[in-house]
Amino acid sequence: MELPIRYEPQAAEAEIYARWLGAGCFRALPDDREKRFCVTVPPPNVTGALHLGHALNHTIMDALGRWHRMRGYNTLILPGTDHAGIATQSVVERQIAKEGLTRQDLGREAFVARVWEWKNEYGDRIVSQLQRLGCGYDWDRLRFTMDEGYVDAILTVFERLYEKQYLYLGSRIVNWCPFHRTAISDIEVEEVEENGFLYHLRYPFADGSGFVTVATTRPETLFGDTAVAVNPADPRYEGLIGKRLKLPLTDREIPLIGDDYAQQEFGTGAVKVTPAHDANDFEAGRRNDLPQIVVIGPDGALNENAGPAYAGLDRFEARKRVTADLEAAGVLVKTEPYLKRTGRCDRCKTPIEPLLSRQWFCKMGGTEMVRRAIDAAATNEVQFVPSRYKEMYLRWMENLRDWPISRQLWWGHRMPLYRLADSDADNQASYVTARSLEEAARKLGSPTAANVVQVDDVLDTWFSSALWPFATLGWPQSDKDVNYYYPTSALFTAQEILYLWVARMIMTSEEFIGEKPFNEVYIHATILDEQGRRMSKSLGNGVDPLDLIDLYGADALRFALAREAGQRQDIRIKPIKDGRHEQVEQARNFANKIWNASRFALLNLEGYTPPPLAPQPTALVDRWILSRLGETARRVAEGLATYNLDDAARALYEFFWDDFCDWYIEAAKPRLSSSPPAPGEAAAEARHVLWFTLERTLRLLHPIMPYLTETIWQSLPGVKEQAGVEFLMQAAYPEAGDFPRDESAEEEWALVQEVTRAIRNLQAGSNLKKGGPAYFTPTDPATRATAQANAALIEFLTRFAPLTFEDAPGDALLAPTRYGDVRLPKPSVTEEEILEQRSRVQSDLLKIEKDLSGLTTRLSDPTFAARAPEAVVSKARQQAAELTDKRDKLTERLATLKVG
RNA sequence: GGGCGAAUAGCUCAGUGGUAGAGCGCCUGUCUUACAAACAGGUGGUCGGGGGUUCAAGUCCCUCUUCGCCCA
Repeated sequence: MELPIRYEPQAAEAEIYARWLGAGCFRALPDDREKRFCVTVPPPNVTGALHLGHALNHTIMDALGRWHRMRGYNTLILPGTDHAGIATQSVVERQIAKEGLTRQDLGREAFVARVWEWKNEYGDRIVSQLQRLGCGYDWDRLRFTMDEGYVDAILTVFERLYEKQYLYLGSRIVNWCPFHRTAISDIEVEEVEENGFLYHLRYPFADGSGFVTVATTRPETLFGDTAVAVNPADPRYEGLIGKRLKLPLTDREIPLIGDDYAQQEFGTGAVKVTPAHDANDFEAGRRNDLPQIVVIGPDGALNENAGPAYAGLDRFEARKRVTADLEAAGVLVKTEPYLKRTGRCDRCKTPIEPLLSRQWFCKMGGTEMVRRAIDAAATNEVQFVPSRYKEMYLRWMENLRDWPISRQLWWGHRMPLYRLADSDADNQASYVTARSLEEAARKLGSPTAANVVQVDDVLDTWFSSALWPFATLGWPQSDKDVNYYYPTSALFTAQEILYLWVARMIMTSEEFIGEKPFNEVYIHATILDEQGRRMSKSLGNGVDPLDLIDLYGADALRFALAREAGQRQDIRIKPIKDGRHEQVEQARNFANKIWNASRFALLNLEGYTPPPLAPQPTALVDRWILSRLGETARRVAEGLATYNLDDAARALYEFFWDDFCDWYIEAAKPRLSSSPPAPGEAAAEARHVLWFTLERTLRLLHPIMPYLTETIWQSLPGVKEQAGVEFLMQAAYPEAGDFPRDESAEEEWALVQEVTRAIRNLQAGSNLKKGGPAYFTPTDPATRATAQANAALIEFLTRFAPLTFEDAPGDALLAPTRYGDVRLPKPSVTEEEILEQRSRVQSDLLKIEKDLSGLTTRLSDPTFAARAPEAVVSKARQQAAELTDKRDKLTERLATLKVG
């Protein structure tokens, strides 16, 4: 069999994936199994490309999916994509802009057709990227939030919420993004602190009796001012409330009002009130019955209410112009630097314009669905992992504001609301829900549909995502899959969408299915860059997971991520430097180690037919490795069951590299060797244990490193016959109980390891040539028996022979161990070498003295013996005795190391 | 401002109250017939600072500092 000396993932991955897919390994349908594992995969945007956050998310999901599948669970991992209203619309708008077109040029219908074209061509890019990562999802069920069935779910939900009067029309200040020209919700706004200015402006009294100075960060909004507010308790303005002020640059007059909202400590204590462009001012305006004047339009430019001199100017341009004009008019008293908070659109970073507009809202606070969504978490019916997120969730849920669900976009689910063209658009009574113009006409009592119009707005994308767990399972057309798979097992997601998405899924599921959507929510870590910053396009600090896959293979990336994926809040990933990536390279080295150990096994198992039963070995090292295998299976199961993939990955790494490669394979070599040929029985047992351990370890590793393990497994003899399946991914997952712990094997093997290490240490520290005799004086007969039984093995592992169980003659290097003294004879040669040995022994002694003095102090403290548990005390005593013994022997040895 | 997380070897990180570990890096050897992407050995740490609880604290409590994330 010819296998390359290095693992070449590129060659194997695509082929293996195609075979899994072709064999239908990822399909899942309801059956009679009680054990089920179902995950609805967080839908990436159709505009999206795989980033490291996805890679982590999907590594975890796929690993747990594969694990459950191998354990016999009916496992459905249900993928899909999200239409992503703003993002997708923006992409296509940019595309047509290159043709010199705007969406208005095309018109709604033609524009939406263009978006569909784009989606059909590019929208599944991320799907193939997930497949490269190895994700074993049921792609036949791939869902898109604008699929026919999914749309039905949305319409159904909308109608029912409307009937319940949860949806209402409101004229409110919303977060308006002038770039996208749509309203967005609070949680889609990013608050940042920025350097700005505080402008102090003089508003003169209409009667010429002086002025009031207001401080503002946004002078360009003054055209929308309808009052100036001061605190009624502010002595500076006593008796002035109620007077009229002249609004600069205009011929309007506004009142000076008293309202607690004005803070005395802030600036001059007087604040201009612009109800149509500030949420707080809006509330103040309501309290005081102030008019609302919109002066900035949807495009972010000043409108006709700002007067002919300013209308049409962009708001930031207008700020400069207004400031200059105010200065010229002597209104501007001073300008001071000011750190201000600005809301920016999450997606395009454009400063949000708080804008008074008519929007549709979904009622939150006080509703039954919110109460049930709170209860679900409070009672741990839905479990958050790590549990700290439960508190975050509850705090947010208990302070919910109503959710603005309308968006002024074209791409998305157009709201199923209709009214008569000549009705009052501001009056909710004018509207009905319907699925067609005709149905709407009927409901509106109109004989014809010709005078019926549909609301232009589309629904917030999160409105559709909120239905994900049940809409993807076929609700409302069919209950079959919902009945079988619901509630789903777990949701895997990122912290940033805990509110945006997770909370809303729990609400809608409680409302429409009457049940929680999932048993557990696992919030995985956020991927940060080397310096602990979020990865973002604008910073350019992102690392492309596909580059990492190209460099090192999907398994390496998966392992690298899994080994970091515990209960942490963030994971730092370094950049690729000079075509290398430190963290993934380590994982690749591990993959390569697995590859080469397997090569060794395959070379020794050519033509081998494994016996059908698990091995019952007699050789110490065989018994030991199976005991370790059991311990590893236990650690892996524990890690996977508790979302501690890092523990599982670590357990596998340590077992495979340290136990299996460094000790087991090495120790098995003599029995596998053909020259001199090992006795038939010993060789057979070695082969069996080698085959068995490797085969079971591949199963254990498979969820995290699916490609590599499947590739190797496919060439390992006898595996399909024994497992009764075509693919490793279908084989049964090993349980810890399959390989019970063998205490005596672990103890005895520890002796072999320690003696071996002692000999190696002496050799390495002394430049002694290998091959000479070694001496070991065991402390007791049992130790002697074990050591003698394994003498040949120790000789092989150390390349020192013979190993004799007596004192070394003459001058010898000494390594005291807890099992007895190890000696290597070394004729003292040069003065230099003796000095070297002396300094080595001295430094050993130094460390021993330090440890010993610590132990002695503890042991001499009477309260220690009195209060510490007996096991701890006796362990300390034993350690002290061992160290004393070691110290004495080394001191003695030191005395013999004399120069001259 | 509120909440949360992190601070351990040069770097990335483990570490159930019993006296600190891994990988990489660095140093010394080794082509030991699976693997130099490796093997054998070694160097390297007042566990962010200060208090406290305890026979015993990297680990539990308080406090401060720095960094970050989420929310307002």
